[in-house]
Amino acid sequence: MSTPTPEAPATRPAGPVTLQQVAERAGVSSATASRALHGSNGTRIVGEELRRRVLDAARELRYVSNAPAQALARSTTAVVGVVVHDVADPYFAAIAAGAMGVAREHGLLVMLAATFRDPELELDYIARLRAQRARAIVLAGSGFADREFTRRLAVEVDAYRADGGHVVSVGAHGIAADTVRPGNRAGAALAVRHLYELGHRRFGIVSGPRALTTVRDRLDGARRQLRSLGVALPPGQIVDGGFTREDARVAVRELLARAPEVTAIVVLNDVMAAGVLAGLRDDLGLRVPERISVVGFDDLPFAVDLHPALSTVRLPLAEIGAGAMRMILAGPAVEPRSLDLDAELVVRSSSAGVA
Amino acid sequence: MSTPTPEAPATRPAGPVTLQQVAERAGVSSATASRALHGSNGTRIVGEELRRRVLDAARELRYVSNAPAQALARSTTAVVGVVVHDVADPYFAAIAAGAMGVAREHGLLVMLAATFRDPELELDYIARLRAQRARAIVLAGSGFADREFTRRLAVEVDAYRADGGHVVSVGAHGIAADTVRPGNRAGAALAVRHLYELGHRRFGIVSGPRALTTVRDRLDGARRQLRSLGVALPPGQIVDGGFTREDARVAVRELLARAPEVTAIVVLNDVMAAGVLAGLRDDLGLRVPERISVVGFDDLPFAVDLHPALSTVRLPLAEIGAGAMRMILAGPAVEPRSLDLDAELVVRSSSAGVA
DNA sequence: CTGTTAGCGCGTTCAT
DNA sequence: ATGAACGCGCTAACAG
Repeated sequence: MSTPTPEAPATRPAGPVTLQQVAERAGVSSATASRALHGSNGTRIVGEELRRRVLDAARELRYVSNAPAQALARSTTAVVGVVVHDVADPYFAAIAAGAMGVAREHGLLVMLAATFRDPELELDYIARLRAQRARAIVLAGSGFADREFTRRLAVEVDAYRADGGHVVSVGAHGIAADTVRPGNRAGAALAVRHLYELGHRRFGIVSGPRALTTVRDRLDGARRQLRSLGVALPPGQIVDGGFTREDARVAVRELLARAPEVTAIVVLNDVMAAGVLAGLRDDLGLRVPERISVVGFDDLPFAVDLHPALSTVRLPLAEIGAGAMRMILAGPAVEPRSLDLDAELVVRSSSAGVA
Repeated sequence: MSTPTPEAPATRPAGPVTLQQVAERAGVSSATASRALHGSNGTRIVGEELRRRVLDAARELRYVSNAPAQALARSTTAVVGVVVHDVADPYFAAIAAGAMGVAREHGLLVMLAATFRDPELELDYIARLRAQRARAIVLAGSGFADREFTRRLAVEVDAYRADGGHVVSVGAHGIAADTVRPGNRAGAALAVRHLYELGHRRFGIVSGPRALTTVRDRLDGARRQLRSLGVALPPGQIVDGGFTREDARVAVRELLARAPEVTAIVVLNDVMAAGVLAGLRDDLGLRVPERISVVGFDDLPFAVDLHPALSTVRLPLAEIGAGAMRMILAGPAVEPRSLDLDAELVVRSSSAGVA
């Protein structure tokens, strides 16, 4: 016999409904209700009849379990922390999106923390994520090449690990941990070689804050390649673009003022490359690629729409985030693992043979 | 007398340190330890001496409180949920960043959920955030103009509210709630008027999925303005750009095929505008703005770097996110409040007088 | 298969 | 000012 009139809407008690209330409504013990709703491993099977009653009661009461209470009882949660510098930066947005996609597939909730490049904040967030009993933390922001900071980071991370947490870092952070390694060095080398093969011999580099390991790696990759190619790179031809479009726009003027003979510029990320292109075109009136070639880094979505379309080094950003999340799911290993994600050169219109 | 040898590193017990262990080490009761560490309102004062001992013990043990346990005891948390369609989309990234900035200032942690435009997922995330006892939820994704969905959303939101949750929506979601209202209608009208004043009379619109309320609002704003200006807009001159660069690129070809006389195109967001510009330039060989003018929407960071620089309608994205978060902090009100954030026209090089 | 009984770690009365 | 005791909601033994 079907139920013509749906069960009384069950005037919900004020405040959150508890398992206990669901159990009462179903006429069973809270233990049974718990088993029916979450069917834990060992003691799972609940009689067909009771199970149905519990499920019905839960639905009628619009019950959702109290996650904090579950966390306390099970001493584990379904949340993972993802720490980035800034979500508004498309580089981090892409990584975060990749991580969140995988997290969703596995029922994990993500707490996203933005440090705005403040090391203190990074430390603070790790502690808070630890307090939240986040199952794992993805350190997606660039590492800082600062001895003292690295030491403190290690302390914080160790404490988190001692509590059973799992940390995965994107790029080197100076700590032993599972790591997703973007091909920063090799990528920069790719950019240099590309320009070299086009005939360029006078290079300039628009860099970012040297304190960031990402910057150091890219810079290092470019330098090594240049050296092995026998091309000189005077210190004056490396300028700091501050990792922002505006600073880079100014920086490129400085670069050209110091070394007007430069015909090729490697910019350490696409955001700065946009500024460099603007500076070259609108401030300096130098044509790209006729007078000067430019190669960026990251291949952010807008790179293809820059003017001219930006030749750049592509990094599988979403895959980096997804890979980090998968390492989390794989559980911690005895030996720190690492996943290398290679960079790839994307040639568009901002690079061409030297005149 | 300073302590030459730092206190014994206090071999930490395995697993997370508890308040109890801190208390023992300090030789006090857990109640005192709790008070010393969190100094709750009423019963706050703890003797100077004991307070110091507790703080020291906590530091030595690297204690951090168990947030889930605190949540259970206090029945409140410091986490807020933010639901967006996709973090990788710069529009949402900007809103999320704005919200996160304010959250940080107030010690709130944010759980970010991406629905990838799947209504079911949105419902699901609300339930999970409710289970997490998130203090508030910001519905930042666009609403869906679907009766049945809206009903289910209301049910979910009501349940969350019944549990004491606070929801703030960005744009209309068909539910009564505190709302941050971006000037979508007025913004679209601004774009139209701008083009009209430049002499354009034959308009085309590259729209997005009509199911999204954001799209509907913008479209509606443009249409109304056109009508009040006495300009006709045949249905065929509105094409769906799918909210992506690629789809929009194809869509603009379709538009021009159907209505070659069009001289002005309003694109409902900047991502699509990038595709439109590419399509016009590379596929159709039509010069912008000489042959045809284009105005976008949102003023995403890359708009200025498009070719030509995109005239667009600026929305204070970060402010939208920040505003939503502030409404949360202000606590729930009896009457739903709303915050209007106006759009502003930004004229650059993609729009000009009709030939 | 189901109910009873203990905690999980913390905040909070209520005494002292 | 401090401690003892209880409860938050749920899971996990342990019986039966």
